[in-house]
Amino acid sequence: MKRTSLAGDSCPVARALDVFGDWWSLLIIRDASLGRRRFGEFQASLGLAKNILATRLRTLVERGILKTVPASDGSAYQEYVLTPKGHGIFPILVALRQWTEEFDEHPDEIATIMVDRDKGKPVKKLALLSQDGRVLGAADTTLKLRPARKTARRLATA
Amino acid sequence: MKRTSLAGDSCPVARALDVFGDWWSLLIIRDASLGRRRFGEFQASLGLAKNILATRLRTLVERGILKTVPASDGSAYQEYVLTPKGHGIFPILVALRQWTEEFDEHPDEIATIMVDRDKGKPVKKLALLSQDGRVLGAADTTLKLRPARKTARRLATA
DNA sequence: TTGTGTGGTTGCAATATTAAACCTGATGCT
DNA sequence: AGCATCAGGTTTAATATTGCAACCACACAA
Repeated sequence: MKRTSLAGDSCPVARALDVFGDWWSLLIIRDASLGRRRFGEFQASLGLAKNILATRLRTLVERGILKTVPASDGSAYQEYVLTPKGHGIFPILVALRQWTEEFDEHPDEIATIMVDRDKGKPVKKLALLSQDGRVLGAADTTLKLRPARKTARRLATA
Repeated sequence: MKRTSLAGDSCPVARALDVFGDWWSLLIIRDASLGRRRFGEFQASLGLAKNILATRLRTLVERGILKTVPASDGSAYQEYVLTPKGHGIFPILVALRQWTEEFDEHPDEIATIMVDRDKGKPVKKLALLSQDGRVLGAADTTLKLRPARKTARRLATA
């Protein structure tokens, strides 16, 4: 009766959710992408129980989203920072943010807007483009079976 | 000791997760965006317990992501379809998919690729652009406090 | 060396998830 | 119409996860 795992699922959406799709992980990742690094920072910012935070940090490290590094202030403690795999989650955070900005019933309760660092102007909405540059909506896309990977010819003829 | 709610949070990421951030909701939304509409279709596709599916469908309807409509085949049953607010989740699904495509350890287990319906070619990666058209990464962005909403002048002078 | 802050672990109560049995109304068959 | 079956749930009971608080160990500061 364990929580059902999505790890073996063939759907890439499910596979992503299996890695960080629980109630707290994405918020930890959000905090990490805002520069928070220490256990106590996460705990104070998120207000979650310490045991939960401990297990979440552990599994995020196991799964290659975060890694531990020696503390930047020279103390003997450790800090948690995003790996490249973790930084890759950024577009997902942006998409979540933009959905709330567009559809939330109380947009006045949103505290922040995302701006580009250079000009300080709000960023544009994430755009899905076709290879020839058209903007695509959900209805303009389909799923195709992934073409089979090339098998090693070398073995076939050996 | 309830599961802590994120509904009142000022972070738009947290607010989105409060609406569909649990273990099953996004998968239900994914299925809905693939055209599944019936209780039985969702249950067969996701393999989750029927009581869980029932509660998830109920809260997704409450929250304006799905709505119930009379069955398309003329039977007396009802079907669940995405509202505009639900369709707006599409970019999040794309972002999750693309993260798996880029970072998953076993990309050969991914069954499908997203293509544009017209040409059948794979879509491009979601791009975050500044207002002057530069492609932005996480490091090129910051958060700014949302400017206060204009208050009604009418009342101030009345 | 005594105290305090950081980063956890442990134990317990409350809640959520799960599977399976059960129920109800709609549909189909004859 | 009468009966079986199916779709769409609800209920029940076992198990797992969450949340809180108490505890603990080590680092660091005085």
